[in-house]
Amino acid sequence: MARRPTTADPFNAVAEPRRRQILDLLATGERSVNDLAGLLNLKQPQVSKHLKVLKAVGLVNVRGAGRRRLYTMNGDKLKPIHDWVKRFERMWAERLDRLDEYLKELQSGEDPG
Amino acid sequence: MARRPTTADPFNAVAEPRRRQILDLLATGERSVNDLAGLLNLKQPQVSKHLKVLKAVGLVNVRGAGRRRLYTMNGDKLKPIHDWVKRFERMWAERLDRLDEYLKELQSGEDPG
DNA sequence: AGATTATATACCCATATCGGAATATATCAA
DNA sequence: TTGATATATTCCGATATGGGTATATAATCT
Repeated sequence: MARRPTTADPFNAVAEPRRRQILDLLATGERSVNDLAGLLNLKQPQVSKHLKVLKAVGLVNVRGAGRRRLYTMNGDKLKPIHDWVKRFERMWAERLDRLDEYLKELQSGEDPG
Repeated sequence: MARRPTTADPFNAVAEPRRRQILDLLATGERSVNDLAGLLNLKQPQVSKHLKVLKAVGLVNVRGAGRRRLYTMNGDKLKPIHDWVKRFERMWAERLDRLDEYLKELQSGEDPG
């Protein structure tokens, strides 16, 4: 067998950074394909293809508007990822009081609070 | 270019269901390779290979113990995933009061509370 | 040293990927 | 209809994957 297709589930679809960027933009509202291509400095065919993957796993919806197609985000499909990751939340929350972790936070410039 | 390697980042490493299962088990404590293989009905080489990927992205640590190698989980590396997904949390939380979403919850047998 | 156990690595193969480039489809305008 | 714009699809090529199987390495025991 080979690697699981990107269209298998949101986990695989979202593993591609470009697609996360697209979702980041769609989270703010409806966007057309060329709109996204311009904002992300991508070529139109690649954007169409990424959107096709996102559509396949239900992460986006489309609406025809004249000769354009406006995409919106469907965040619900991210919930399984959230649920899975959340179970490990304590693994980085509980250790904030440990000195080594604290120092790491300081070094990386993050807010330890 | 081809698809981003599984070792590129935790997003890609965790897109594989087997690796999520391995992390689920390691979250409960240290495990040896054969231990994991037995619990997941996988062959030893596949487990070693999955662990290699998880190690490459820092999601697990190893400790030699005699002729065995005990793996532990390092949850910190999941934080970027958590942070990214959490930004969309309102997209499924805010809509719980909408009728269609509510019905979906009921149909899927989930707790709408 | 030789035997046994635990784990890692190497090799093969079918499959999917992502970007690039070209082309097809669709919608509108004149 | 012809032309322009917006999007989707097709073909290509380099690359990595994950399972299977066999083999190599490592540590322990007698």
